[in-house]
Amino acid sequence: MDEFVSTFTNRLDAKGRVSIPASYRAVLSVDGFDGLYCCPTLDRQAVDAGGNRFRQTIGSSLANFEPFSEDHELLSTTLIGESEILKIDGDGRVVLSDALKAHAGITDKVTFVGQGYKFQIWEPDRFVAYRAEAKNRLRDIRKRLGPTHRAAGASQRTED
Amino acid sequence: MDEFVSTFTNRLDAKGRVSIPASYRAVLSVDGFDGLYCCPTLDRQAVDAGGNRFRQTIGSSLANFEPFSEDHELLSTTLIGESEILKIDGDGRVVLSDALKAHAGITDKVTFVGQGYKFQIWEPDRFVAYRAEAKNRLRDIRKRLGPTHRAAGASQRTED
DNA sequence: GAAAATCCCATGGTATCCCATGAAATCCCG
DNA sequence: CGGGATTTCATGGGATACCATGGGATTTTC
Repeated sequence: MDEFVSTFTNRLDAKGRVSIPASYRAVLSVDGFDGLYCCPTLDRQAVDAGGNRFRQTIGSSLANFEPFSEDHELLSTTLIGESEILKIDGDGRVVLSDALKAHAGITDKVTFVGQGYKFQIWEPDRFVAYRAEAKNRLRDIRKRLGPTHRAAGASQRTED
Repeated sequence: MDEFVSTFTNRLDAKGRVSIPASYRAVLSVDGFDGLYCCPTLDRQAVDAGGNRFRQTIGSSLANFEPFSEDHELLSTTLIGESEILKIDGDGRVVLSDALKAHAGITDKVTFVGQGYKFQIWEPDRFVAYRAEAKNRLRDIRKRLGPTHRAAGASQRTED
């Protein structure tokens, strides 16, 4: 197993802990990152998370900018400054920081959404709404493209 | 852990001491620099700080300029001349010099912002303002760069 | 010799570790 | 093929360690 697949919903306990889905833990362990790298998404109320592989994609997008350039500063303040490395306890749980919970509107339950090299963390209700919206939008795209373009719309994200 | 990640806000005590966030201390210790290298930022009311790696980055970005050129002189005067090396006490605290505090407008609280190879020190209120600005600018950058930076941390296909 | 800087210890709140439990999925052997 | 035994996994709770902060004591500096 080397990709985050499928979605799961787990509960936060009184101390704010959530179990990371077991299959995700397997992915993280082969990835070999100690902890969970979490980054609030820029324009959704969700959190992107993953291990080394995910972290590298962030790092490489920063690498295109000259250190001390204004763009670099802006990017690193948001991408790195807002990120957090959560510790994973012996039972595979993490506690989300207040900042992350606030950003995603999380209170007592979270939904994990597998996205290959990373996964997202959502407040469950917001996620079902988002998924519905995404489906509609996908239909629109389909219509626009029409039946001529066989494999177009979802140009599967090639990885590095 | 080898990068400064996430943000923390700590208080200055009566003697002007602040705790460096524990995770930053871990980074500094593997970096192997005894103390904290601090440099006022050029165009913001903040302070850049870090260890060896940070210092090297300053050096190499200076190397881009012709030695003895006016630009080089100006840069080295500020980048190096205004820098300070703060001592870290046994409990992981530093005291900011008056000059640094004045430059950043710091009185009784500071926010540490992780930026990978370095971190910044801000007056908390100023920082939240700057962060908001940074996010907006980042949205612009994303659009400008477009789909080239596929995996730039967050949601692909941003079209709100 | 006084002010300032440094060291050392105390403390309270929080996060982390470790073990327990129950439910569900898996396995295994008849 | 089936049904009981075992493992996996999410969740809960108590004990412990860590960390930010405060303050006294000792050393340094001019």
